[in-house]
Amino acid sequence: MSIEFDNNLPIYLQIMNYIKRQIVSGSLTPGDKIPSVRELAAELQINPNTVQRTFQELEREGIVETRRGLGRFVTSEESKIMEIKKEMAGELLDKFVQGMKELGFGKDDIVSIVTEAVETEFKEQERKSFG
Amino acid sequence: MSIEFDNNLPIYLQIMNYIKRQIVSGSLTPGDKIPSVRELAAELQINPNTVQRTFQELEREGIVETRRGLGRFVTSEESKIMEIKKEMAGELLDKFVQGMKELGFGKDDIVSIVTEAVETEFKEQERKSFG
Amino acid sequence: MSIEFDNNLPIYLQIMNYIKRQIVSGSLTPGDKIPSVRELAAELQINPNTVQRTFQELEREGIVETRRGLGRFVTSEESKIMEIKKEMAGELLDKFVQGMKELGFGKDDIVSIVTEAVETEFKEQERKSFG
Amino acid sequence: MSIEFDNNLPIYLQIMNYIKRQIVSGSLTPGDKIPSVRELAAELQINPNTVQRTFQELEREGIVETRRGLGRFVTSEESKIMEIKKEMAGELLDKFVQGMKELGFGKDDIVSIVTEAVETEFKEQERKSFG
DNA sequence: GTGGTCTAGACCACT
DNA sequence: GTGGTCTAGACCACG
Repeated sequence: MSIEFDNNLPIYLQIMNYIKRQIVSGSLTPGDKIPSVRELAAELQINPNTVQRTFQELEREGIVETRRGLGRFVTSEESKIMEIKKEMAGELLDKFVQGMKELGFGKDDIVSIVTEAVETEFKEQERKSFG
Repeated sequence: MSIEFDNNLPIYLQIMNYIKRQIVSGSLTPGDKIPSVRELAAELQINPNTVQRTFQELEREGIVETRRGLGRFVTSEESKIMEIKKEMAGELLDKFVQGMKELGFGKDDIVSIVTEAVETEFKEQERKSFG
Repeated sequence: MSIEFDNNLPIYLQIMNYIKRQIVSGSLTPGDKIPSVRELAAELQINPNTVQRTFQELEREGIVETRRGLGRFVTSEESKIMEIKKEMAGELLDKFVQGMKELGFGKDDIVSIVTEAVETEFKEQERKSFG
Repeated sequence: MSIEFDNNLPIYLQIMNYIKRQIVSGSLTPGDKIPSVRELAAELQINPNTVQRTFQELEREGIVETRRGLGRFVTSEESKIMEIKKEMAGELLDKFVQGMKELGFGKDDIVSIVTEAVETEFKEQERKSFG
């Protein structure tokens, strides 16, 4: 696990997003233990308090659970995970479509732009996997 | 002109985006005069310093020009505007496609999701224009 | 015996309260044997150390007694039990009345609120016992 | 403003409750400015981070609002405040009635106990105000 | 001036 | 070992 931090966004949010993506995309599955505060802090070379905050927020969103003395675990409610996934996708979608509309792009423009973009995006991906 | 401010983003950035969108979408055309710092500050009920900063940034990006004693104007270079438009669209697109990929969505998922979204988004729009 | 654990309160305290309530309400009577550490730990699926701590505290409060080789038993001093009951009730009462006062409720408000609450609370109870 | 801290509860929670009580009971009214982080920290002789946390939580509950660069203010939504008041009262009530029931007290016991308690509690209050 | 974030390091309760 | 809280002090962006 390693993250390239972007200076414009708080670290704790970047880690949150990273973990949420891992859960939502299936890299972490329900019931999995996540690293302890101290472990992750050491690994990412950041302060334990920052990791602590990350985890607290994730817990507040109901995506991880604490078992006292044992550590933290990905929630076992699959439905919660699907909910988060939909929420995250919906946010991305909204921001994109709204934004493009405000820039003056029409219905068909948007679809064709995206179609082209995913084509090249996922082609690169394939090339990478053969590398 | 009125903006609902989102507390998570600096106000000056929100105004910048608002003005850039107006220019890019054609509501403000090259050579148009934009409001003075005092005017805009009064209208939006915010600190003149904040408006000042907005304009400084817009100037730095080459989108508005100051003519001493006359006020500030939208740049008359059409090419600059097209450049901004592409840049803004590219950012939106990247963030969206990257994000969806990270959530585990595939090429076809993304295209179909967008297709559906624009369909409903622009349908609502039409209904509104008839209101 | 099963307890839904609340993550905000130490488990050992929750078990303590559970047992104290059983004693005070008469489900466990003076002289009754209580489960062994191992038994209770297995039943509640928790760490034996935690149960051990529970019992130590109960002993410290004089509510249970250890008879070497025989196990642990509810104290046979009835007066002790009455004392505990009064103490627990007093705590509940104080916290409630103080709290309501601090929220700005008056004397009569509090009485009528409680009257209504017990009415519905015990009505539900009756319905349940007929189920 | 001064609070006697109880060592068993986190400081930030105690301050939260204190402020919530002030709002709910009308000592702080909608739109009022609350002290800045640094001010309150100095006044209560605690670390600014602890105050910061308090305010963040209050904000999350929607009971205070931040206006960037200006400070924090009690929410102007009266309904939100009523909601909080009901929630806090409901919690107190539930904990009390449930607790008393579990101790084996009946409907009428509870009502008469409360009646007596408020009588003495508010009599003391009166005596104090004449002091 | 305001709040937001982060580091460094400490102590505590719980399992 | 685990997480939860707190202090001390710093830097930054914002208005």
